[in-house]
Amino acid sequence: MPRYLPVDSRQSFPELEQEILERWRERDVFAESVRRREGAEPYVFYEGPPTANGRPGSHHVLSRVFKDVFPRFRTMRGNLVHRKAGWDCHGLPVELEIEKELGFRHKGDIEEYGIAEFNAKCRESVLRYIDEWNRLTERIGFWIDTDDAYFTLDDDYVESVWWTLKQVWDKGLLYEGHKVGPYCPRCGTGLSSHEVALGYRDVVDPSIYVRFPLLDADEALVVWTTTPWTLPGNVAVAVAPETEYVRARRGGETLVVAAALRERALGEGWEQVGAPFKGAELIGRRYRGPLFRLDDGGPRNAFQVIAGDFVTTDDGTGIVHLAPAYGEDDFDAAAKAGIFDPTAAGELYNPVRRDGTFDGRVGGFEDRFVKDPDTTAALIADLDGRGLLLREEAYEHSYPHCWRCDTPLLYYAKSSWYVRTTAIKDELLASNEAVTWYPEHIKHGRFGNWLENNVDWALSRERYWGTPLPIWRAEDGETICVGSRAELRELAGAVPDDLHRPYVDDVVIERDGKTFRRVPDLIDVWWDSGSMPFAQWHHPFENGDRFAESFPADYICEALDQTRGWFYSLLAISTMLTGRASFETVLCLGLILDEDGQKMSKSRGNVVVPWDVIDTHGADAFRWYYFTSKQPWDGYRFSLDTIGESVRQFMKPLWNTYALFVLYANVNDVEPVAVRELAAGDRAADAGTAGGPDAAPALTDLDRWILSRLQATAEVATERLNDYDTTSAGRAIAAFVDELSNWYVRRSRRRFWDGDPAAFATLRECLVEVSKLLAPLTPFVADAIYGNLDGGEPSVHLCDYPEPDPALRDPALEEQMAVVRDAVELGRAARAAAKAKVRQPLSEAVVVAADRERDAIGRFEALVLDELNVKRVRYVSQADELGRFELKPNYRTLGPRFGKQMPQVAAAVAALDADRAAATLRAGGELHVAIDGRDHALTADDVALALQPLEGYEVERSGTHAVALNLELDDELRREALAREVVHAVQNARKAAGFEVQDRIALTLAGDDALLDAVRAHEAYVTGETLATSLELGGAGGGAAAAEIEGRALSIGVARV
RNA sequence: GGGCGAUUAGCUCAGUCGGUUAGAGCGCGUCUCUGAUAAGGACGAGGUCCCUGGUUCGAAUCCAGGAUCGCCCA
Repeated sequence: MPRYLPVDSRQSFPELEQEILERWRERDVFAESVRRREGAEPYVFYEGPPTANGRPGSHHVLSRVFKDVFPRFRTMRGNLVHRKAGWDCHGLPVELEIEKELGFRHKGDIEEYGIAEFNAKCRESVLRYIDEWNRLTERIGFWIDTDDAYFTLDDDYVESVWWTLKQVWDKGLLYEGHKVGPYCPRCGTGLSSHEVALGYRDVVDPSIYVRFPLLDADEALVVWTTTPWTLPGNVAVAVAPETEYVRARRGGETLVVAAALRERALGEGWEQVGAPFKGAELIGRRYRGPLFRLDDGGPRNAFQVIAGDFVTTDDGTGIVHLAPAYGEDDFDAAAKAGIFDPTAAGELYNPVRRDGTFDGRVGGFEDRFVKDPDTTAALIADLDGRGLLLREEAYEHSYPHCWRCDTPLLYYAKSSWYVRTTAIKDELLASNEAVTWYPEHIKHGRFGNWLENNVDWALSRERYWGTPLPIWRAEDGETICVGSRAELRELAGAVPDDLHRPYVDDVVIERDGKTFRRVPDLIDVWWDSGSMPFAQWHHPFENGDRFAESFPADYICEALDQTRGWFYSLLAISTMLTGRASFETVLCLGLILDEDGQKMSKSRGNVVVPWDVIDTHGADAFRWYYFTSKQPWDGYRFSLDTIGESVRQFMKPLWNTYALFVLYANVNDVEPVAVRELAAGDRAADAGTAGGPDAAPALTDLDRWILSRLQATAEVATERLNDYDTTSAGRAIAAFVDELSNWYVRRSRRRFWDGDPAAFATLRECLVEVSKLLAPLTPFVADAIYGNLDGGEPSVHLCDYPEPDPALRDPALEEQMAVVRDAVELGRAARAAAKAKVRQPLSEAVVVAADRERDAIGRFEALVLDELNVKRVRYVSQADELGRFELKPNYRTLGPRFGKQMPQVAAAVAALDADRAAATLRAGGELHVAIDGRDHALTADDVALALQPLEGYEVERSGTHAVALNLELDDELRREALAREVVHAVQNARKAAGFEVQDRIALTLAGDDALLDAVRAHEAYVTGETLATSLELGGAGGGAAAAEIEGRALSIGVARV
């Protein structure tokens, strides 16, 4: 039985992940990881509930893996992290989906169909894809408790939401207002500003300049609008009182516009007449209205010029058409000017129905949808026919559309319920101050600005499927807000089994001889999800302790588009209820784009389906890509191929390193030894208290080096993950894996062949610790490696995150190894430049190095000799024979010291004798330069020595050191090279014969005499390298492989023994 | 129109406190190593650090203006 489960170096990661998932299920690892932290300091995560009535996409994978990684990390760091799942079940999208299925076109269809039946269908549909969501959640390793999820449609949840509203009501922050707001005529409901934010699109609308003829003179005001449909609702125009206006004449016509806009608004050919005058002079003048044929004669008391502080000369004409039913400014200004009474019913002139069509008053336009392009064109033609149209242009601007049904929104006056968030603006800002944002700029940028410009939260929705607004109203207008089922029972005597419409609509409250009926509106779904800190626990009706220990959240994470959505609703609600934010740290993720930087969308057909990624590359690769490819808030551009790179670049080398360990540990049957025992043994040996023939195998400097690097990596990873930075943490781990694979293992291969216990202990330690470091990031591969190499716990996810061990840390050694690697690279570069193959041994490498560097190379001389395949290293401190030094000032140290004198310092340094200066510095002396008559001392840190190679030498240099190779060959070196070539050829033959790496062979060689001579001279080497137990020269028989080495023929016979 | 962010090699991204020779990976070309590797290594080609000004001894980095892109708001 092998000690470790054999590892396939071509392992399919998706298959591996399935095995690991199975293991997690069997061993109940997620639950166990939480259970083991019972009683520990909680780390609180809130799940922002997704809606399960659509399939999950790659962007959901993004947020879900970032929601996963930090709770995993904190669990390994010792925290108790409960992870309660949640589902957003209400809202317009759900209704729209059902409307589409039933083929409905208008809201009215729903009432005809029956609200109960309609809502029943909504209820069925909201969890339509929950199985796929749960499957994906598990498959990507997102550990969240889906068995204990909250659902916003549950009556308990609804009751808590009612409670939150009642708190707001009690504070006097809930009110009914008659306001102009964004309104979707198709859905028949208003939208909150954060919903509006979701639907801006660039569109081309007509932009028209219209004459408003004045009654008291033969001149006309010019008004600009991009919404011709609002003109029938015109009641007044506004001007800026302090702005200058002018009259302009062309032909027999006189027009009035703002002076600054005359040319832009009117174009060529208009001559100014008379002096400019203030807008105030226009106020009170009357113009001829209405602009269209209105069967009721149009609004009364209308068609005059009033003042508007919102009027600017940025665009248009400086004269603004006012339709109070369709514009907030219009509404306020006209009301203030006394044109209508906003509190009196029926005073507001509004000839547009709630479904967005003109009513019978607008002659010739009845029943036409106001934003229909044909209607617009007809309206313009109508104006033109009556001589009112001055100019028409196309105007491209960003216009809001309904975020679900894509209907252009109207700004439309109606009554709805608001939360007076403007009254608590300062509290909102203070709450935000206490939140840590990633990226930081959101805090005072996008989100902070949004809070600064806060408007009251439009809360009510005239819809069917959602949390009912718990407000009952009597005929005389008195209202009651209900905050619980108990309260409702007390007031109404009964509570329906289902708190949704239509059942709750039937609940009638009789009090003080009055009958109260429920205001039929729903509340904004964002209020639902923003109430989750309370409602997920049915607070305050039960679970008091669960709520207490999980408020506020330490961490939440959603995409950037939630700044106005969930981030705001969470902050606003909890600030109103508790005076503080319900989350302390928030990570905002960017958008996902396709390879070409286009937004992924079904209509474009460029969506990367998460299952494709997972089936092709695996969940770890997907996660790794998201975590490390860039800062997550910058957004991602990706495709299947992009994620494949994660596998090739990181997962494969890691896996190969692991596979190598297992292969040779099994071949040599190496017993696992804790590396710390060896390190302790070393230290005892250094102190002279241990030793002797039974002493534990000693760690080499190379072992100590990689162990030190491991500690450094653990330190960085912990520090970066503490700071919610997977990018740097992951890159640090990747850099370590690269050092492990491409330096430590490569340099230690022979020790693995030979079964050196110290090497195995070191590599095993590195792999096991790396698996722990990686566990939160790539939980599958991490557990696979841990399980096979250690398995002390049922899963790596039950381990503690590695603590760096200062006893294993040796920064000086790390520095020395950096020098050594640098020197080796220089040597290799020199070889490449000389076209001297690595298999050709050379007699000597000449190294130019300062003392510190020479010590480093000396410590690892055997390594350097082997890596460069040279017989010896010779050091020269003078560069004379390889090149000459050049002296450069170190601006970083000298700049702050000399400031403006820097150019003089640079010149003075350049003028020094470089070789002598180099010698002086090496001897510990100082250099002196005179600047402006004063003497200044420069130390070794103040200048950089650069080596300029002389021509004709094969020298590679880097900063102060350089490596040159002696390329002279003698017969012995040539023979050795041939022996190496033979070994190389035999290895290929072994491989071709399909032998296992540990198979012993009988080797037969025949062919060119020079080759056989070389083999004879290096027989032990050749047989050792090729695991040959016997060697026969000259008699190669049938079945032998033929090879050619430097033009010489060799026939190779290999046979397993 | 306003706010926020971005712009560095063909592509994807680093670039610390402003420091003079701007890096990595992928891709491309040449070579090479292999007793783990469809891997690895070396070398090379490839840069107007978006533009223009300014501050500074010194700017990819700081400031101002502009351009383009994205998101948000109006």
